[in-house]
Amino acid sequence: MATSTRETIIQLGDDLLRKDGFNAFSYADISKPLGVKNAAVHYHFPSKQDLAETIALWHVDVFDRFVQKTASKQPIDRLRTFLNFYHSIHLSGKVCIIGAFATDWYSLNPKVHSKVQAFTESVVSWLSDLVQEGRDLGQIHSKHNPRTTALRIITSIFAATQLARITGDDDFSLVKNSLLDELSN
Amino acid sequence: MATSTRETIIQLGDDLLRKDGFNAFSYADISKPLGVKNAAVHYHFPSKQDLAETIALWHVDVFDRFVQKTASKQPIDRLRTFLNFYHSIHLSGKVCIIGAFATDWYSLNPKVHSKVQAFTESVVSWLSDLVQEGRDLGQIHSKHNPRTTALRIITSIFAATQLARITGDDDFSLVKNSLLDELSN
DNA sequence: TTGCAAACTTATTAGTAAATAGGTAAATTA
DNA sequence: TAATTTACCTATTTACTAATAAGTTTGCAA
Repeated sequence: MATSTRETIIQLGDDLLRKDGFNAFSYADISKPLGVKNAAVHYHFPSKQDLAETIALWHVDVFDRFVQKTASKQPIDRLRTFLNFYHSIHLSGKVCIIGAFATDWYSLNPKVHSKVQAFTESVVSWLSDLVQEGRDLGQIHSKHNPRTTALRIITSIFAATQLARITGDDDFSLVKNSLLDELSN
Repeated sequence: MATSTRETIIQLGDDLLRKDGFNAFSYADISKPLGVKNAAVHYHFPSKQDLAETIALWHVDVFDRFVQKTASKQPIDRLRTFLNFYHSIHLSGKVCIIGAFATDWYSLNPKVHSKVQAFTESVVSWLSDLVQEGRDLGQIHSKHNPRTTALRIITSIFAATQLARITGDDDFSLVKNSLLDELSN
């Protein structure tokens, strides 16, 4: 279970990116808690863009594992697990990685963009399939086409992690519960 | 119609804040296009936090005017106008100010926080009233309580301005149209 | 045992950041 | 007309930024 320096950098970078934003943290914010020098971080990730790119790829991996782990669940339970995952993001003081990357979009280079796009598309596509499947099984209710419903779910829940910073925890729960309430049959 | 330096700074600051983020722009990004020196911006806004605070207050004013201008419209038409306003935000390459402030939340001081909180609460409250009124008049359909519906509208549409940067314009329209479709009776 | 690559450290560079002190010219007010 | 305020500019400070070059230690492989 020994975590490598490289892995720790990625996780610290991800935390900082989602708590403070890409331009709000420096290599020093990573090297200090890690107990290494600034240059050590540059050894693993020569540029900050390289780090951002790796963080995006790391999220692809994490999401892939999430998909596999929940594959055997019923659609409505997969949705519940997905929303609970966002609840834990909110409780940890972070925001969804998609929103974090989106608001810092013009600070990131094309290589990062394409990784973020691939990740986002895989999430939306997974949600679309979930909606389609859930509707076929009579578990999920939705007027719109699956992608639209998927977009409505992801936008509501990821914006909720942002909005709740301003208006408080209760509003996150209101959004989360209303999504489940509305989509459940 | 002569726009003062101070007003131009606020508008440039707002553009930069919503395009690039609070930590991605500098006083030079404002002073250069304005044709003044860096210190001139500091004259009007001694610190960057002061500028952020004024931008938040400026949005309160803009929204107040929006509320007054649309007060005589039917609830469903007010909603349509509100969503069209977000469409223009999206088309101009910016994101909603609420999301911009939220993702940069920990870079901002308590004075900015309270202004942003007041602004956000006024928007949510205006939307809640709109939903309530629209439901009473049979124009708007919604299962949830008015605040929850308001939260679902605002989260979906402001996240759409962010998500569409990643996945493209079409997804913004899908979210916008589905909101109108779903809420209209 | 030598060679080499991985994983660092030390030291430095060039650039940019916000912020301030002090000065000036023009407009406003007493 | 004298005093003051507004709206700047010049110049500088302090601090931090990402990034790199060059040297060191450690462990593994031939």
